[in-house]
Amino acid sequence: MDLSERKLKILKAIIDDYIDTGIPVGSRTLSKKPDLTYSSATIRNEMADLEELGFLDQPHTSAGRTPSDMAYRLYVDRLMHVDRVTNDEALFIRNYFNTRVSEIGQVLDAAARALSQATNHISMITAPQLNSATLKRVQLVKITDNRALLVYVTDKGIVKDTMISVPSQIDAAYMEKLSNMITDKVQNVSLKNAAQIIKETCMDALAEHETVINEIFDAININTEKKELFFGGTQNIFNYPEYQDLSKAQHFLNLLETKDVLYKMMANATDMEFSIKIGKENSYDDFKDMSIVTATYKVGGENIGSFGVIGPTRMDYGRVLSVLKYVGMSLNDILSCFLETDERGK
Amino acid sequence: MDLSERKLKILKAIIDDYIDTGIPVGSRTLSKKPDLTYSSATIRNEMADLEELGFLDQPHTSAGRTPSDMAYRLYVDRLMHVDRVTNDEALFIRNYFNTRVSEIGQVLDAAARALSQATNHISMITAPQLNSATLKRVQLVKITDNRALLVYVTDKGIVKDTMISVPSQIDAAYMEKLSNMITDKVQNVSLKNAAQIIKETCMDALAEHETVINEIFDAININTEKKELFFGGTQNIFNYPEYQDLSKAQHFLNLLETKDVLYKMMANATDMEFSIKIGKENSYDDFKDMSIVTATYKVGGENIGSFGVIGPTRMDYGRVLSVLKYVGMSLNDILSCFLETDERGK
DNA sequence: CTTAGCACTCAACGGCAAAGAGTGCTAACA
DNA sequence: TGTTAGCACTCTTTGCCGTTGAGTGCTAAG
Repeated sequence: MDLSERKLKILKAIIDDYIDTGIPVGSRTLSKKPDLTYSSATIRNEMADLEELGFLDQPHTSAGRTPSDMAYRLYVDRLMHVDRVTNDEALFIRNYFNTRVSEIGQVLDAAARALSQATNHISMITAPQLNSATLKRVQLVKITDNRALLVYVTDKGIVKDTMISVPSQIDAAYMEKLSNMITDKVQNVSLKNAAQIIKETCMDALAEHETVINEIFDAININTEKKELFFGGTQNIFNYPEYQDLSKAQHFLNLLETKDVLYKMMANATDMEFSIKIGKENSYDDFKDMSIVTATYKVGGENIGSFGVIGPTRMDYGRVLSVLKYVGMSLNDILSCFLETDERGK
Repeated sequence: MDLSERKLKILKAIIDDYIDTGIPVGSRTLSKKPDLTYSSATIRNEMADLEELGFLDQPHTSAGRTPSDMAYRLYVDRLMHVDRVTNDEALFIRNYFNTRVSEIGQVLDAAARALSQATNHISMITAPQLNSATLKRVQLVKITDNRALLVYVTDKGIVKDTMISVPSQIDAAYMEKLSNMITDKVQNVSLKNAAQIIKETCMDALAEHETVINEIFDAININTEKKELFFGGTQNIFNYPEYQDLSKAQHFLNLLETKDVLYKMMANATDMEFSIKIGKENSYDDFKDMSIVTATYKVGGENIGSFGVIGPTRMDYGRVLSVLKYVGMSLNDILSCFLETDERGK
């Protein structure tokens, strides 16, 4: 079922035009394009064929054609070309990352904003998944009589901290000792298991500090399980003519609020570098006329999170991919700095 | 210029109805209300008077009347009654705060969500303003060879931390010493001045660690100056029939994006417990048909930030105020826990 | 195989009349 | 003198209908 050269050319022209304008494209419009030298009648015949093959839809008899999900799939796989971002754009994106970064959350935030600004779509990004990360160090810092800051560092260079409460009789020196003991037990243990191990092995040795151990256990446990998904540029929904209908727009925003589904979709796509889900290819009905394009970011050579955009199937896939690539590069660069300083130290 | 009992009664009925439905209210509708026993003609006469006095507007001749800003002002000052939140609502709001709180940002986030959920408006909340807070302690924690966590605690019990980079030759012990030295210098100094003092006095004593001191200076400086304003429930914009017009809605959301103006308005209102700005009472033209209701929250008896909602002038002020009160209470309760543990320790 | 021509379809647009909600005014009434 | 019923008037909203125009499918000629 291979399409003729001409059919492909016409199909590409239709998709390009539709991505651009958002209005169904007719044969006359096409015949006027300089690189399509055929008459409108010829094009009409081809279009009829393409519709029969399932690549085009027709909203109603006297309207032009719109590309189907199948057409976009073909387009993404074979027709489009992903251009590199221009220098201006690269600069524009880099700018978002140029703030002082001390914390991974800030980096993700910047990435989300850069993405949505550069693509005019709604961007999404997941917090690093730490289950597979291993602990390098656990440190308790006495803050006040009853409170301490629990700091832990993973092999991916990611630092997390949480306040916990502690009995006032524990002094700074003892806390240092405690930190070292715990670090000893859980070094190089994955975060997923660390909480458990802390509870099991430390409980015996440090039975008198049950409450503190419990607090630490809770803190690490909660942080590991937290599934965070950030959005950027949700106002961009107003750019989609397909969401002129307010109730539809509202429904969609409510969908975003319940992040579970999207989180799953993002998490599922972590094995490959890029993932493009077009329209009904999304397993969830609610997104059957949206496309979701995602990529992964890594720290220390391992994928630990994903980011991407969600928008109408009529999406400039070429552009989105090129932006995604560039943002991914920038992201990896910056996150590797979190590690780099350690590597150097080794 | 005091209105008769009857005029007030009618005006209140009009406002109540308009807040409820959002459509201009006519004399017939009013005459049907059980507590208004007058005929529609009588009411019409009174309405004509009220319009002349400036309390009512008429979109066009054959439409009902809508309350003016003046009417809402009167309503807020004299007519409405602020009921306490119901038990159900109280529970609903409390629920938002029931998560494990280890960080002040999480509390603010919860407050914003509770507010917007309970009022159906867009909520805003400013991060604590730390300029007046004084430092209690500065602590450096070595994380890796080249990185350290800078932790500082204020008298308001607020803990902030930032990653900074440090030369690898500084070891943990020395860092402890450094922490104590800096704490000595800046204890009880306001955050605003602390950065400067660190730079000036520490530079002499610790000249060999210029880069570290600089990093600390930067970190504290940046955090103090950061003016953060969080929003919640921006989707609620779809609930406002007055924003049916997409371009208006978009314009409004863009206004929110540029947070400066709103931040100023919030900051200006920190002296009193509650502030209600109706329509043109807002000094900025862009908000001339919005109302902004704010309250302040405190830590240790001092106002350190404000929160509130923004919505169309047609807003259920009574409800909003009662919710604001309750959220404020909850907020103060929880934030005081941040201090409480210290107080007890004293 | 391509293309010019033609009849046909159907959403979009604009004008128009009817409907309905609300008003102001007047006159009657308590 | 204040209240109310009645009525003419205004003005938006709604639905209808014919026109327009973009686009199609089909046929026949090149």
